[in-house]
Amino acid sequence: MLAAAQRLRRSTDFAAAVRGGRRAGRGTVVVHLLLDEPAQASQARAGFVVSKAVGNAVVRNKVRRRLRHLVRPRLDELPAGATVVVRALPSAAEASFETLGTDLDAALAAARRPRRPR
RNA sequence: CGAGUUGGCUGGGCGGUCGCGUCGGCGUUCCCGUCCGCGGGGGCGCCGCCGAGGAACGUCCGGACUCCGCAGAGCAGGGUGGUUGCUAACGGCAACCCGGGGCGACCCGCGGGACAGUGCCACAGAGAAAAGACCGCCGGCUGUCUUCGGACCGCCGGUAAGGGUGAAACGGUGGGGUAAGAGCCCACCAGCACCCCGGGCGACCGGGGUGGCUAGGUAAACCCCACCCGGAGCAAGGCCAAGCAAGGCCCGCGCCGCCGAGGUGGCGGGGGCCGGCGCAGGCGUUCGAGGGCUGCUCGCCCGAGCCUGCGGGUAGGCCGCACGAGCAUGCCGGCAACGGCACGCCGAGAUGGAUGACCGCCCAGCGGCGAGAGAUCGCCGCGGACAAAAUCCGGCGUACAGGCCAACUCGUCCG
Repeated sequence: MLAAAQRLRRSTDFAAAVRGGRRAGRGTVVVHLLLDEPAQASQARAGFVVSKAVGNAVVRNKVRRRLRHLVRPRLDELPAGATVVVRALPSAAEASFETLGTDLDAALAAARRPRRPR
């Protein structure tokens, strides 16, 4: 789980990450990663978006809690000041814990890899 | 033992490794204040307590609470509908009444009024409300045929006993009566209206009498009667900070959900309204602009500022916010719902939203294989229903894998 300081608490933070960050999708999740957050942010923070399309309240809670446990160790590997928004897709409701983990790793790696000029 | 009815309880357990939130304690650090004793606030670490449901759900009904409004009257609108109770209140609950179903335990009922008025009653049928002659029955007349008894065609009239249609055809049975028939008359029965007696707080029940012989259904059709109802909602509302930026509320339409109807909610888009600021224009201060009585009218009150257009805001923090129509036990009153008294307990409080994630074992359950006459045993695999607080209570409605308990009914067997 994540402590309060490691979570996104404002809708403006979500908007900044989703609009300004780099996006990468893998099967069950979509990751928005914003690296160049200006100063004063001590450590990396994460937020989650689980819409009603995923399922009812019980299913949404389960998906969000699984994603939090998966994101926690990976947050330390990100640079300070980074902002991550993980959005769950409807298929996340049926996915296993392992599938969610591999999809999250793949999406995070794709988002961190700078886009090469062709 | 089998079949069933009703009510209640429960809603997996244990362990390991990582974690989260509120509160309390200790330590540490930073900021502010200081009468230098310390006080207040924030961060981090450790320890401890507690941490989703019977439906937390849908948000349908009723309240508490908050703000707005509150001289009064009337109208409109909405809701409820057997009776008596219970309750803060209810459209809820209990008991009873009436009607219907079941051998029975018991279950079901949106259960005021159809002689206040209006409307509607599809299809079928001749005719659907104080109706109706299609066939039939009966009488008369003309004509044809005749075995002289009568038969048939047509027209006029009588007739609601019979046939046929329908969910429903204007009481039923028997007798008298008649050309044939008919409550036309009579007896009994059913039903209706009124009166009397008895029982019940009451809905109503039991008995008797009189009357006219008969009255259809539908009120979640309009309507009538009785009773109830100000409006908006915790994003209520209060305080603080920031401050012109993506605000809030209401009403239709479309889609979706619950759904018989009615009603209600969510999302998207459209329209309208509200409050603070700036600019421009206009109106007005006893010759009264404008506003309030949250839909309208009368009437009343306030009143020096107000109206229109354009530009155009704020969802950060704290409080509200958890001791309450509270829960458990016992006793008493009551058929019961429920009430009273005594004693004990404190049981979530998030805000991009905590209450968990992963793994192992066990207990229910299901399936397969093997052993056994069978009860059963062993192994393997699958695998925990429906669904999560958001101001708080009381209900209703809906979803739900299973498991357990009690009372009662019917049937069979034994004593």
